[in-house]
Amino acid sequence: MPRRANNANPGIQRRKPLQRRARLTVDSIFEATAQLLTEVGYAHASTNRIAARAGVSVGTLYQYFQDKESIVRGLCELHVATVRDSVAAQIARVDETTLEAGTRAIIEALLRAQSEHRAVNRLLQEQIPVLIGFEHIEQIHEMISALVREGLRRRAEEIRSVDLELATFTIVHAVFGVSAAALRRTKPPLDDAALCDELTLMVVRYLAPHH
Amino acid sequence: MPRRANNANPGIQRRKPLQRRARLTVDSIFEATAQLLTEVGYAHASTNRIAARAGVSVGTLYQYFQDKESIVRGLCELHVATVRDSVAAQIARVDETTLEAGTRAIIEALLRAQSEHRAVNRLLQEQIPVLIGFEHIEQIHEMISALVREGLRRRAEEIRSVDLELATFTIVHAVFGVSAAALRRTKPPLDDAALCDELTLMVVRYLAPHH
DNA sequence: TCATAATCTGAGCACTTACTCAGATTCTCA
DNA sequence: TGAGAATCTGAGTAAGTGCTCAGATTATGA
Repeated sequence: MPRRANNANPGIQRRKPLQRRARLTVDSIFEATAQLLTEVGYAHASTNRIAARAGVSVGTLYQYFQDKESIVRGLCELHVATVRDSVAAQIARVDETTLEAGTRAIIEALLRAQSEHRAVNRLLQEQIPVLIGFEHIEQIHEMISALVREGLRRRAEEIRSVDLELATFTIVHAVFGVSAAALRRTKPPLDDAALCDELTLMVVRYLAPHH
Repeated sequence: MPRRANNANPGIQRRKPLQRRARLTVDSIFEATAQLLTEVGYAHASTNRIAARAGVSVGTLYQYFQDKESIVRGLCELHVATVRDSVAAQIARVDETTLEAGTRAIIEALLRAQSEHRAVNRLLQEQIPVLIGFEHIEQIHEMISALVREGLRRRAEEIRSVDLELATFTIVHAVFGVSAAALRRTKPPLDDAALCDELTLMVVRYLAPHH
């Protein structure tokens, strides 16, 4: 993994794509990167190969990206943002009349966002941790946690008394854990609707007051 | 990432450590690998560096391992086995008098095994997916799933009627999701005992019969 | 004791990779 | 239309990597 002047001179700012031609180039680089990452993994996805697959020359690639890692980082950021926005948009359209409806809405939005971009999501679930750490994914966790925390606070009287932080953590990561596992499952696939029902039930019951 | 004769001749079987000296060598290689993976990541953990850190020569390293990847694979297998056995042993000692007791026992075992080897577990949670796929971790999932599935079947009359496969999946990955998230959490750490209580409550309520 | 097996050494090779740069091509807009 | 800006090209290079091999060192057991 040879580095050179680039490392010695890290401040150098790369070109921003202005014309449509350039934006297409950047898109195709991302596309090629995603493909190669799934096909051969990070180590074997060399910049030359990425450029070739994208149908551009290496030089072009390095006009838009500092180095190999920043290509992948860019891809991750792009996709995390997509999922984040998609979930946020879907949730915004729901009026949460009951606890169950609100819970279901969030879970549904999450599952849908996951399976809409199944391939890339799967890829990133594998690659993100090593390449750029968990921070980016945790953006999404954090966004949903805020939502859940607020919901719990607002409905404090409908539910059992809980440690807000602990309950939020448990709920969010239980749901994410199941949804992520569903994503990487290879065996007979699970029905998203059924999964949504189970998760909703689980959360609602978890929060139900003692009887 | 240059390969040579090794690739052309993949059948070559490496030496097995027989004397104590050799076993120590292998141990120190694993130890060095774990250290470097956390410090600099897979890409920058070169075999030369691993050997140097382990205090042995590269040649020695290649007497026990086919190639770089198999070092990491070895490390993973070793650790997955450790956790698996640790969980299995703890569970074996528990007699599950009630559903709740059984549930708590499994969750407790899992959380304990996680935090006993916090550093390595964290490391592997990051590195395993890319390096060797999820299969190894899923060994553990599968083991616990079998346990849970059997438990559900045996106690079918105490709980609501469920799709066995779906319920098992939901329970196992909800719990694993939370426990994995706890492992990588950097902010104020969560109390394992409290987490165990929450998860147990969640699972038990999820399974409770309708009322 | 000493032959044989196990283990270790590390300079060095073959190969790949990330990245650059000088110049060609295409676009923009006055 | 044409000058300057944006974009693209791709052979070339330094550096690092995985891995080998011929031989030195240490352990074993008869």
